[in-house]
Formats: sequence, C-alpha cells, structure tokens
Amino acid sequence: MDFNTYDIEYHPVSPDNPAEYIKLCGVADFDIKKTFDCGQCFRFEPVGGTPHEIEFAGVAHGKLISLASEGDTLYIYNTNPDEYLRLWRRYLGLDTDYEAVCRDILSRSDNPALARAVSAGRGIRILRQDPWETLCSFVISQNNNIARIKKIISSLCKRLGERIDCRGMEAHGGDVGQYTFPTPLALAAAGTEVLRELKVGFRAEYLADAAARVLRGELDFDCIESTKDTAACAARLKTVKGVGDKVAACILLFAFGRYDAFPVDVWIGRVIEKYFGGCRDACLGPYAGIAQQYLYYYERYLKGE
DNA sequence: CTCCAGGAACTCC
DNA sequence: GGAGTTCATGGA
Repeated sequence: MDFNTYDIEYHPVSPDNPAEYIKLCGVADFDIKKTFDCGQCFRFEPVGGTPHEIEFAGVAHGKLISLASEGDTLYIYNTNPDEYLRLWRRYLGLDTDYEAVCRDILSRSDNPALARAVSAGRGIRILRQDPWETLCSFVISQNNNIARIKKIISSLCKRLGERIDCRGMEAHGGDVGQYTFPTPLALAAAGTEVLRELKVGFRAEYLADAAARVLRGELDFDCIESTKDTAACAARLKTVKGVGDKVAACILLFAFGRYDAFPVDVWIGRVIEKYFGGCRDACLGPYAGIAQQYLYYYERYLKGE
C-alpha cells in the first residue's frame, strides 16, 4: 500500500544538534500517546522534560528512536530519510490510509458503541513490531497485567539483550541505558532457571519452547509473512506452547500487520457481551483487528468519559 | 485475606 | 467438545 509519502525534512548531526532527526508535516491520524499507550507495545515510555507537546522513546527492531509531535508535525529522532522509508514508515503504519480504514469499519455496522470507539481511538496506528519480540511479549502477557508485563520485558532485555549505543540521544530516552530484545539463541542459552529469576513464572517453559522451535527452524516467521491465509498462520503459531487463539491473533495483528486478526481478551469479551449482544462474529471486515483495538482502547481507558 | 491481570494447558466427563 | 482447575507473581 503506497499511501501518502510525506515531505521529509532532514536534520543531520551538528554542533547544536546531537542526534539526527527527520520532520514530517501534515501527518493525520497519528496520535503518539494513544499508539504507544494502547496495549500493543510494551517498550515505549514518555520522555521527561521534552520541549515537544508529546514525546515517546523506545527500542524497536534493535534501535532506539524517539517520536515527538506538535499538532500534525511529527519528529523522529535518531533516524534519517533512508532508514525511515525502509523501516519506520512501515513500523509506524504510516503507509496505511486510516481515513479509508475507519470508513470501511463504520460501513460494516451501525452499532453506536462501535462509532464511539472509532471516534475515541482515532489516531491509534497498529505497529509492525518484530515477530519474535511480539511472540514473547504476548506469551508473557497471559494472565498478567500491563505494568508487570513491561517490567518483565525490561528485565529480560537488560539481562539477556545487547546494550545499544545511544550517543546523542541523551535528551530523548537514551539517558537510561537501552538494550535490544534478546535473540532466540540468547533466550534458549539462558534456560528456564534464569527466566524464572526474571519473574516470568510458569511462562518460562513456554518461552524456552518458542526459542527452541525458532532455532530448529520449526517456526519460520518469513513463512508466516508470505502465507496469505490468516487462519493458517494462526495455526502455525499455535504449535508453540503457550500460544493460543488470543496470543496468535496479537502476533499477527501487531507484528505482521494482519488487520483481519481479531484478538479476544477479557476486555473485548466484555465489549462483545455489552454492546454486541454476545455475538462474537461481529463481522467487521478486513480491518476487524483495528476495530478491535479501538474497542479495547475505548473500553479499557475511556470508561466513564 | 481474596481477587484480578491483553490466557492457555491440562484433566475430567 | 465444553466446564472446571491450575499455573507464578505482585498490586489493589
């Protein structure tokens, strides 16, 4: 999908500019806070003391970046136009026309709760995160809460990941010391004992199994990427212990951009019960997963507003 | 103390 | 093929 290529203004490193960055103008339907605070991603945090209206920083695809905005102007620190077009444009979902997505979703149901959720969730972008990291993150998420999921993932990275060079990024989240997400090899080598030390609990065997399968070539993310049938992809992912319907859908939606994947957790279960009369197959079309994220955000964070 | 958290495996019938 | 149980952990 080649949608909306923004004009990219590049600012290289200079004496009064320690980190290279790019500036994009007229970026619609992208709310940084909602996007990184809506439960799809566990490694981005707000930057303190920023002169921008909003700024979030985190590690993705092995690199620290920082995102800031002033109205519809978007700044991405620690990158350049080349890398943006190759990596971050796709990661951030800026290659997708969300105006059209929302129109499609709303055309498939006249449910008033859905309309309210789409309105409330406007600006959320579904990220395309690293498949391995996403798999582990959502295995850890099972029967767990978001604050604790973040802590566990952070300690996993610090103990088993590699330290990232953050020079020049001190004012953009690089002051705390950043680490990559551990590779399958690093995780397998650590073993279940170390994983338990890192408080993953009963999920230690699941993570070890996932790492072993990737190392043996039994789980191939490139193969999943090229398989068109989403249900078949889910079935492949579910061969990993600890991956059921919900986690498989999260991986497909948040790592592979399979917008038709529809994760049903306790919150979405309540939404279906309350607003859709218990009818699970609301039939929201090829962007049902995005609709799901609007509904999740609406129910979870905006109850009572 | 109990209950819950972006669930899933396991064990019964 | 469903219903109930258990899993490790910390915060409310």
